Amino acid sequence: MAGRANDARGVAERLFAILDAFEGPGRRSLPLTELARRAGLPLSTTSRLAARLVEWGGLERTADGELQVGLRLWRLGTRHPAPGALRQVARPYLDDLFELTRQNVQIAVLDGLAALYLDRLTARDSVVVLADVGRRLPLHATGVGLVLLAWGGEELLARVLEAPPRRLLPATMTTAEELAPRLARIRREGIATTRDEMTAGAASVAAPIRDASGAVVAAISIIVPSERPVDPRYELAVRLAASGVSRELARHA
Amino acid sequence: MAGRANDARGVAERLFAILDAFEGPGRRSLPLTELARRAGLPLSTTSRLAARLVEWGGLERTADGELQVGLRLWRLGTRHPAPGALRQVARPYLDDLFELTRQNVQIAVLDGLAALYLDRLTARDSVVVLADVGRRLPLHATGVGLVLLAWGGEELLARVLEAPPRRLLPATMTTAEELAPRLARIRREGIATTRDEMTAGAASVAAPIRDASGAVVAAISIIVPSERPVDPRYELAVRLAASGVSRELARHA
DNA sequence: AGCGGGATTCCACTCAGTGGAAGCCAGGCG
DNA sequence: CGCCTGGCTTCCACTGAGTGGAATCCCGCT
Repeated sequence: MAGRANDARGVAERLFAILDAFEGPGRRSLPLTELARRAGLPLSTTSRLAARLVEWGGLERTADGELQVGLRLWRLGTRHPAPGALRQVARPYLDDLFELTRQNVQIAVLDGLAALYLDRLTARDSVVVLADVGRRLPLHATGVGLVLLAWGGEELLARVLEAPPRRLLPATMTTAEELAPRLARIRREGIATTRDEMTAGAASVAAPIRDASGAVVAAISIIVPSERPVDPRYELAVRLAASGVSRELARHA
Repeated sequence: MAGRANDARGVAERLFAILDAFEGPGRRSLPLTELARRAGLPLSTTSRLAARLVEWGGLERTADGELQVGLRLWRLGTRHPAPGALRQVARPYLDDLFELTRQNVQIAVLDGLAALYLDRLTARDSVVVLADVGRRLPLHATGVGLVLLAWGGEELLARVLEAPPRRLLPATMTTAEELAPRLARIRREGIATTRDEMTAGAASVAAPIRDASGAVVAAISIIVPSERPVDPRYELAVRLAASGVSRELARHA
């Protein structure tokens, strides 16, 4: 190619920057100018590359001319083995947990240095939380994140610590001194609880999901208001749901 | 770029060809050589571009070194508004339909000239069908496809006919003379039924899902063995489920 | 009819990308 | 234990695909 590339080197990286712009919070569709701004690319370049993406199907034009993620990307996403399989197996257990407690329940996997939410049942009259399907939240401040971190190995913890972890709320743990014993306890007890660490007013109870080999591959959690003490039965319920999914996974394999 | 490009013109198109290779049937992970073959690209080019995709997260390396779709693409896919929203709204109705009939139930939307399956509940002891989440099947040979085609407008039918539609089984309809009156009847009756048109031994009953404005945005169907006559109550059940989802969509909007 | 903001297209310049070949690595076999 | 064989990565000199500022187009709104 040519040109006076200032930051994004090649066409590939520019395409990735354009796609990444749609991962940002809020807006699912963007006008070209906003897209170029978010991707950090000149308008003409963005226009040309976006047109190619639209032709391929990776992006779509909405009725009002804005751009959004295309069905082709959704289709490609379904080809990843983990989310589909885990969702399918876990769904009945999440349903039961939801019916029983009428609180937010969710399942997440490790994605780099974050917890990626694969599925979620939203309680209308419970706390409003940040977790959402397809979203990532930090490992050190969420129930599912702490579970994944606890069984993620030394190296993962080291990488998280050098990120470094942000103190999102006063109760958020950010140091090795705080986290190491807590993770050891989570491994020992097989359950993690949080309170006002990611979202003010929210507490959570989370347990690990294991595959046939016993490796932790996901985590399941329930999020409840933190103003009252957490119903002691929730811990058992989450444990049971996680065990059920694990057993099902072992059977399928 | 440079070089002696034989078919795929630019970097963008080559990246798309690489990603498209993962949409093929069967294998979810591919070794590089197979990937290059499917994408129709030289090995060295495929190696370089795949490495960039891996670095970005669009592709991942499996434990045995093969390549598969990455979580980043799954995450991007969740940013498309339709599948997530429709799935969430439709899920309870699909569940009910499944509990009641113990047959395969599914929801699909129009994707180009095909029906794209968004969600699906699989009956273990019913017929084995081709429909699967993230997969596309022809409009003219499936229940959901015929529904989407019936309300897809003149132009869609014209484009389907000039594809042209393949006669997959003896009972598959492929001509305008056959399809036009059938689609008119589907519009009149609000329901489509098929028998041995896509998969031998499978019959289906499908109904349209409408949004707040009354436009058909999806279709719901049940697939049953075709050896026996279809239980007459299924038609009503599918209609009711579709109406339920439509009403829910109207409320949300 | 004229304005303003956003999207597309133009065009001469140039470097990112090319692909055959060489190099590398691991595993199987005699 | 050394030698293939097959799959993947890296090298390198060449070149046309891609660049981006500016001009143009296309709306909707006065």
